Amino acid sequence: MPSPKVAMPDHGAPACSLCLFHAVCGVAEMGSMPAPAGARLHPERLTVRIGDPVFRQGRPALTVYPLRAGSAKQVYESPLGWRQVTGFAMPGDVLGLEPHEAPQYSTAAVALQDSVVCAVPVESLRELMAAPAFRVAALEVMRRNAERERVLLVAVGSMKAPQRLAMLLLDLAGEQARRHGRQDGTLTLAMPRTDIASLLGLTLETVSRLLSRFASVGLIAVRQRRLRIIDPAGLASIYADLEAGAQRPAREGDQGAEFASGMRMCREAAT
Amino acid sequence: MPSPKVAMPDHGAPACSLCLFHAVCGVAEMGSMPAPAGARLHPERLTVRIGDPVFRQGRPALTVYPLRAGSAKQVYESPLGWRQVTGFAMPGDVLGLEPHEAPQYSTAAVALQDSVVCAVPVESLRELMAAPAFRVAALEVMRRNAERERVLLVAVGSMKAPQRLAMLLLDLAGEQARRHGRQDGTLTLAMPRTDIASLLGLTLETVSRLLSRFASVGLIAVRQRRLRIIDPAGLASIYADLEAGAQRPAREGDQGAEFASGMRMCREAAT
DNA sequence: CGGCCATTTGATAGTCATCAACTACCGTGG
DNA sequence: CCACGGTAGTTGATGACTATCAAATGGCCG
Repeated sequence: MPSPKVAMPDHGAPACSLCLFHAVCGVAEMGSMPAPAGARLHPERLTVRIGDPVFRQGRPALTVYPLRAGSAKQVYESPLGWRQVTGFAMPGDVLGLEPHEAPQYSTAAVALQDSVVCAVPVESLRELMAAPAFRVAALEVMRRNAERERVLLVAVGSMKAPQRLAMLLLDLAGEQARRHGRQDGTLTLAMPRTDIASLLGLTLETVSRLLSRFASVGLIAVRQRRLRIIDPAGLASIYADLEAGAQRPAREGDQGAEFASGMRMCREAAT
Repeated sequence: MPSPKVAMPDHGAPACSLCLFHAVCGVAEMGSMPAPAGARLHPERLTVRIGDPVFRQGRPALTVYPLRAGSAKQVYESPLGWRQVTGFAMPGDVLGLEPHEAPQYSTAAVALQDSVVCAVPVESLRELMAAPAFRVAALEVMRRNAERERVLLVAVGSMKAPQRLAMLLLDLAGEQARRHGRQDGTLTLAMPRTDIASLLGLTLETVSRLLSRFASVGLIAVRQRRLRIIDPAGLASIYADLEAGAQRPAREGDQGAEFASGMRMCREAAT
């Protein structure tokens, strides 16, 4: 143990209860109740320090890593050397879960703070996949991941900066709520502005400015990494605002005109 | 047959030889040689007319459709109604091949011209997947698709317009070459400018202007849908140009500085 | 031949990247 | 405990890039 001081993640969270492997894990929520009957999994736990990779892109994908505590980002590096954050992971998410039995990790996963992951060998995973119930759940997770990535593509490809950011905030808040039950809109941005910017295809300055702007119109309150959503509906209207946001590319489900204020509101506050 | 006049795709191409199912298909390349021993597939062939969907997003994914002739685009519509083209398919590609055994098509596939597809039921597919050789090939295709989408995300998220377009052109030319063997850089853009724009997260005007610009510097020759790449290296340098292109987001494999001319060249020609 | 759509081209403005200080925060070491 | 240095974040000024608006042109089908 060479590390003198490891700031542990503040989320003293019930990560395991949302874990894909929860039902079959013998380690989960130790103390709360005895290992459920039929538990077959006793994954090793690993501590990853801030900035360290859980795994690197291109390395043999031999293990999947449910995130137990902390948070991580997924980073993709294109053949030409472009890097981009493709997603953030929170406790309960599974890192390294590659679709199509990919032999290599398609992205890297980097800890955004000191974090704890479990290490599940792919062989174990494969065995588990034999069980229909688990299989369905696992596939559902992968499908959601794919969907997420596609939504991101559309966002980056055809929405304006404020919309993209609003989208992210709402998403993060949703995830946080799903995990902690807190409905007060409080959330901690574990990632630096740079990473948010990368994910959204913006610059950190733009992200910073937008956060300030959102705050100045009373949509949110921010102080560094601490953020509280004050007006979720307002954010949603910015996110959804069809008229104002488009970068033109086709879109036609012209429902959703019920909103429409947020964007303007926010744009005008830019004095 | 209600259709009076169906312009058949000009590509009188050897589509089948590149098809994923080629080895196990009894219909492939009929005439050239007798169906190979062990062929188990006799897929129905369907004709799809320009603008018609091969399948729609969200519908039960019961069939995969190898594209036999013609071309198609994949269109994703986000929950909020944003549409974006996520890829183009050429003969030999397989439409509707969903990863993770998705129960529904995650995108729509729309014919860009009158096209012919084969219809392979997923059950057949599942059976075939039992054979290791086929399985590997199929997974490889899916993996390539995923990779493609990720590259697109990075492109849209952090490259400038000229780079994105150069990328697309090189990609299309590569595909065309792989199929037809033509190395002369000639290619037919089956898709309208709008679709290119959507894919790349741009507007059709920008695409049009860029094509003109590329042409004016002698990189390509365009006339409507007919395009010829004159200077592949030049395009590649625009695509790869790290210094000029970045939208800043982190990137550090600073190799590739060998190029660097193309971007400037093209920028200056913009008088 | 006329109408319609795709594409090109031009003019203009908006958004957002870029450059440049400046400030706040955090861990370190005195 | 407090000064220090470095990183993360904010804010401002400026301009590049590209969306947007507006015609004009060209091609294709009926």
